[in-house]
Amino acid sequence: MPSSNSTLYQVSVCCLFFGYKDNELKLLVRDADKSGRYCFPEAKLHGDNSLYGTACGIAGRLLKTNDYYIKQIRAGDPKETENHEGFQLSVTYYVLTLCDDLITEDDEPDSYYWISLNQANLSGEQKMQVETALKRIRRKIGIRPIAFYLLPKLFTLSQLQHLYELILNIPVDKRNFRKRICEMNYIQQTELIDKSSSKRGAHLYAFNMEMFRRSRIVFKL
Amino acid sequence: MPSSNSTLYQVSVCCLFFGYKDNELKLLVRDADKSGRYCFPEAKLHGDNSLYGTACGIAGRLLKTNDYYIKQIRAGDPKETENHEGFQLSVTYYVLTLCDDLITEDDEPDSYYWISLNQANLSGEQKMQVETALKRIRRKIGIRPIAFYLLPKLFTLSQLQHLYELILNIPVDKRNFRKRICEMNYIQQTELIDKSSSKRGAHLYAFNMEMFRRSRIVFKL
DNA sequence: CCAAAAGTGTTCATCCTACACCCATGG
DNA sequence: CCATGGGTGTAGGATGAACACTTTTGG
Repeated sequence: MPSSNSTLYQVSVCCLFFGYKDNELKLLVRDADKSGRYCFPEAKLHGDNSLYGTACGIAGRLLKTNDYYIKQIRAGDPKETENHEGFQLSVTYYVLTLCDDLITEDDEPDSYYWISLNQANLSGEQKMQVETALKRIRRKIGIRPIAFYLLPKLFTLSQLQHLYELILNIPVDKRNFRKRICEMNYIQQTELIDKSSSKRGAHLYAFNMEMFRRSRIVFKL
Repeated sequence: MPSSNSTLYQVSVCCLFFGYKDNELKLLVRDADKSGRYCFPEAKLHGDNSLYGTACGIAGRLLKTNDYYIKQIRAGDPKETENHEGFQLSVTYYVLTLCDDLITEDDEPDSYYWISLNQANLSGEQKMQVETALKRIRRKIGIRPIAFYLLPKLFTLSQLQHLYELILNIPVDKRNFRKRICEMNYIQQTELIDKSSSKRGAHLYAFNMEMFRRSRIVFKL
């Protein structure tokens, strides 16, 4: 039995924001006070606010859209606070959303921005956090329709496929991929054509969440 | 921006111990101080002890064996402490282990005991915690060899099958189940026969962790 | 006219499922 | 001798993987 009164902790909620742009995965950071290190968005937990609510608060303060997917990863191990006067505990979430749509805090000098995941110069611990989040995302993206949070409402199947290839880090067969999509009636082809990435133009598709909820066809990609 | 200094929290680690006996899933509880409610084992987090270490400490104080599987589920939402003087946060783990092998704390009156999961009279919140843990276990039991933590070192294939049926809550085809097991060379038939549950007797099998680690054959049941 | 991305079906192999009967033995 | 759980194989269907060519059009 450990003696002593229990330790009291500051609790912070930390969010790893993932976006997708220019055929790359992006991460939302700001510069740390000192050298070329990054910080992830975080907030202190207050009173009996929920963790989820606190995490959504972070997202709300940074993103213009409130169309994002947010999920707790886990509680991390306690650390001493910077001033060595106590301990803190951090609970990490990941967020999937569109890359643009940042609220520019013109008054705040050290504001957040998107960096591409590959060339991110992260600390060892940050790398681990991101890798853990990516593992979860990889597992889930094949069985739940969460990829659509990373894409605009209208997207081409090539975009969707590239996103899968990027996250899973394996090539995906175009024909099999499209075949599977055709079976899911909640991924709907529109009449609109996107000509920004090819001369011929590609159909734009939309994911219909209401139809997905009602559908008996399981999501699998 | 919320003003005020950040709130300080007591942090406790809570473990849901799952066991398997008499063809039932069991849960480790003790009686709450008051009426017929149960408590789950928990411990306060101290200093910069790790969450995992603290959870293992709980297991070590309760179980004779240190052969168990332990995994964080998530951090729960903060609550006011009972004396209303502050807030606390709880991080939940689940533990898979053998049902017997409890350390009897003869001095402690309110010690822990196994109840069967079905007839457990849990509070709504506890039910949710247990259901969340079971979801994780269900997902994982088919792709990672964690079921063996719930069985003795030597077990019959019928025992293993019943355990799967119990956790997944669906019937399992005996022949297909055994076929899959035969393919996994790290689940080894021994020469020993268990005659406790049939007149003919059933072969006892053992899961070989070292062989599993080296094997290229993926676990899938 | 050609480069570049969009779009489209079939075949084969593999995996999964369903299914029923004999065996060994303690009582 | 019989009730009880232990143990075994096959055939058909479903699923998933591999694969190459035609279309469109802006430049």
